[in-house]
Amino acid sequence: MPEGHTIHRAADDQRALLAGAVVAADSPQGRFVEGASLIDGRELLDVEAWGKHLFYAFAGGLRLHVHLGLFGRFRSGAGEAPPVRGAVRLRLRSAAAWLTLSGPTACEIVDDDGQRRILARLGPDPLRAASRPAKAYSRIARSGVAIGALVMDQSVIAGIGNVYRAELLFRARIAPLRPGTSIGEAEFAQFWRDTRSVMRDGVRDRRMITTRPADRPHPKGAVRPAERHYVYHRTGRPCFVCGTAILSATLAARTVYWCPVCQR
DNA sequence: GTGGGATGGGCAA
DNA sequence: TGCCCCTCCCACA
Repeated sequence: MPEGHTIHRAADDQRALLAGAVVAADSPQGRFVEGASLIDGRELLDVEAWGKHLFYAFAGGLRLHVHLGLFGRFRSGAGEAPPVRGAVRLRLRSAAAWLTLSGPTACEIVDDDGQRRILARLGPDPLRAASRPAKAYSRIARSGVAIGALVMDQSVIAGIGNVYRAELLFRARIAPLRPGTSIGEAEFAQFWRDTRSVMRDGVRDRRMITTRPADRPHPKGAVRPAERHYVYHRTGRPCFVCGTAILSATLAARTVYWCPVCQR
């Protein structure tokens, strides 16, 4: 589920697994043979996440940029790498661990300038401690575009995808079609705080649970799959808070979900 | 077994 | 706005 939390989690996991090790790199699928040969046999120094983008720093100043897109997927583990499963674009193997990447939108070697160009297109990332929400708010406050489109625009806020968009706007009680200009500064500050908190939970738990226990029909015990989200994929079902049927529509080329009573 | 949809985003038009 | 990339998984037959 590659929204920002998945990517940050992957960076943390992969750093723990492979940083500091010399890695063998290859491309079993054959579509990244040249790139893999450039990093093959080098030490992996660090793995870092910015929004939905990953950067791998290798000894010698080489950098690998990965974006999973909708289909991309990592598999990893300790010990010897298992037989290749499916179309593996890139495989990294150290003496102690392995990592495979399949189906990414981007898997490329970039230089410092290339990395800068990518980062320049990204808004603040709620999962990075040094991010500056004021940059996001200044874009929102002077835009007539719907807030439901703005929060998913990676150049406004980096890391929010379609599930978090729907859920975070519900939690903030903000209707997705409101224009950016209608969002007050305090309202945005609260949205940003909640976003950080919810996404950090996502990194910690390795999944998105966006409902508050008190709002769930079954507040005790394990969270039932159908009660993980307030509105996402719940068109026509009753809102957990007010019972009104959840609505959906297309916004910024993706389906957005909301409660017409709770969200104003 | 098959088809459609999915958490994304770049690009042409 | 719509197409394409290109992978996995589920619902449905």
